[in-house]
Amino acid sequence: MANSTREKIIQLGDDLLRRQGFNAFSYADISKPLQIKNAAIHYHFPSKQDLAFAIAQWHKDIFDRFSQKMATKEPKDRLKTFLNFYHSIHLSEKVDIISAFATDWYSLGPNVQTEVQEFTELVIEWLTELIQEGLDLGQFQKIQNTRTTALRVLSSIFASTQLVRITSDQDFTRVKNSILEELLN
Amino acid sequence: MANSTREKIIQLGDDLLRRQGFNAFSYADISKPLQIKNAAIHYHFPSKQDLAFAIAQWHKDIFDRFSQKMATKEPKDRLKTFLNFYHSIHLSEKVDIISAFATDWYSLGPNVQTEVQEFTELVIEWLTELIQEGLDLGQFQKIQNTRTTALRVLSSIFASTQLVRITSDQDFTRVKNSILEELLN
DNA sequence: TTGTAAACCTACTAGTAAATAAGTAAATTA
DNA sequence: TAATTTACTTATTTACTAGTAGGTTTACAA
Repeated sequence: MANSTREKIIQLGDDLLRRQGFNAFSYADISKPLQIKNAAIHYHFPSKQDLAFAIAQWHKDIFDRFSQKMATKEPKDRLKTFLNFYHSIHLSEKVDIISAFATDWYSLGPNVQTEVQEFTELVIEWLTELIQEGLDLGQFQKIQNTRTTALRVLSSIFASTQLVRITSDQDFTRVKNSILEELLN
Repeated sequence: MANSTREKIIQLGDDLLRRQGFNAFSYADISKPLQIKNAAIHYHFPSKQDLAFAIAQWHKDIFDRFSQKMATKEPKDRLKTFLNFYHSIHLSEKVDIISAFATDWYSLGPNVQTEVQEFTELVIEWLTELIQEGLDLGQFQKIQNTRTTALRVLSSIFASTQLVRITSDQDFTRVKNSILEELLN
């Protein structure tokens, strides 16, 4: 099941979506590497929107498992793991799934948009809780408002995966460290 | 000259690029509203890459004029104007030109990429100087490193124009105010 | 062993993409 | 005024796009 064709299509679709954008890849870009035919993708995902929906859903599942696994760790380490996760995104020349969907927002059907909104809110809430806990435990410095800080952490880090495509690699590390320094005592 | 067909194509192209993405609009989306033929666009811009190049160049020109006009104003006001500029981008349901190009980065030819890199460096340097001046004048609070701060301001604000497509309008104002509060004394 | 459903493939369609060739009207220059 | 250039249009072309109809193989269940 883990390496089923369906799963492979989602993973490669996700890869292409985040590397090139939703409108920049075609079914041929998926079928060729997987050595299947165009119609095989349509069997699993009748329309491209269905594929986008499945990708969004997939990320929700992954994030659910991630946050469960992180639940026992302390805020400081959770934040570091989160930022390292984005570092690996940057290294693989992709962008984060939220910004990938955001730029192609008006190409997405309403049900895909809803799914992406739910995922994004999941991440923001997870970050907000993390920051609140860090404050309560005295691990983080006092900041303005937890959701605002969560938004700024998320914005800064996911924008960096985009920005460093244009500027340089070291700019990513700069921003990453800056986020940590700003929050940590 | 200001309202020449060439100029109109660039402006509408910029609009579509930042609203839908480079691969999401076609020459028909430009030719129909302007009531010209497909081939008329190809006359001015033989390939879509040439149009992308012209759009990037156009933004460099605009930013040059903008920074010249701002040169006499004090850092605090320059920052506010900059953030308000992004607010208007957000309100017009577009994203900033840097993030628009960044997401479609691998669809761009090398000469377009170079042009975008030059423009981005222009903005970062302008922001870096602004922050340094603000520090010298005692208008801004002490921060880590001027370029890093510039990167974080730029990242936060341009990511917000994307993020609020997914979440809510008020999240943009939150981030905008947070940037100001962080820097200002 | 037969029936059935899942997971494909073959072959195709209709539509759209960027791009081009050749022609034209109007303005500009020699 | 003749020649040339600018700014287009008309009419195609080539290549690809998502999507579909119908056939085939394989596995598993009755």
